Amino acid sequence: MMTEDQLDAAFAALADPTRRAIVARLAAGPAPVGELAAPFEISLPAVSRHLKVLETAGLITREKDAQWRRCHLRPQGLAGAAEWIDSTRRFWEGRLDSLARFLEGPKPNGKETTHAADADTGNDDPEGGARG
Amino acid sequence: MMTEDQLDAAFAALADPTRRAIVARLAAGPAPVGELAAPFEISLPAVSRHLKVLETAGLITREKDAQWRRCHLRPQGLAGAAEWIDSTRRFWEGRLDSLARFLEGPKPNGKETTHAADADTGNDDPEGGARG
DNA sequence: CTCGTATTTAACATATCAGTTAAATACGAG
DNA sequence: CTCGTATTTAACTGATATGTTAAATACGAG
Repeated sequence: MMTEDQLDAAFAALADPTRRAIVARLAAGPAPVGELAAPFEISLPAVSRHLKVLETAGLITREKDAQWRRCHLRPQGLAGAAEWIDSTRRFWEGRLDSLARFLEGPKPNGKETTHAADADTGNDDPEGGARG
Repeated sequence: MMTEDQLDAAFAALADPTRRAIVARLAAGPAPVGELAAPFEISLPAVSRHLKVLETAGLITREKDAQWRRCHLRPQGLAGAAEWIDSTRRFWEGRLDSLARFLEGPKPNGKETTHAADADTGNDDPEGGARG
């Protein structure tokens, strides 16, 4: 099980598009820092720091090979983040009583504020329950 | 499909433990702001801001009900983040197939192998990189 | 209108983040 | 040792995030 701090670090690491690109690239196989940095316009020290963040977050490992540092994806790190999301989604889907109520009496109102223009799971929670 | 910006926002939102706790709680059913804030020691305005971050990230919606704002989980938001991670993991696992192929029929290349005897997925990247 | 409750906005302090350039370190080659 | 390549650390800067308190807004009730 992942600690809260590890989740903080993993999600924060994935919140940056450069780091996600690095992770995605590493999913195709290990690579040294210079190769990872090539696609980006930022400086090498900046990439180096991103890698440190990813390593600290447990998303990659670095192996020393002469003057190169070969970076590897660490799938367990991704798994930890994925597991948090999935368990939350499972919890949500487990709310069957809400679904049942929805099927029995579809909501008669329609006042959402921002998003929700595209609800495909039809879970607008018509009655709202589960208090306390 | 989620845009890069949406992924940035979703992961950044999930990087905060207070926000994750709110999301987890909302997975059990909708709740007004005051109720969501109760478990935390931070001020109400701070919670309000967390909710705004979650809403902007597409992870929750807010429905107006008299002077209350009932918050709902928006599972599609979580799904977007989960999908990015899962597709990356799938990509990684797909890579293992090519490793298997490589091990079955190695090419007569005279290249030295660093430490191929290495554990787990011993990745020498037989197919070359996806450069450019 | 005025009051009380629920929630947001404003204004501000502080901490962390991502990027930069310059210098330092690590290592193989000569 | 000295040089060239690969990468990190140091020092600094501007942008962003989080929290606080005080004031503003929204709404139902009298």
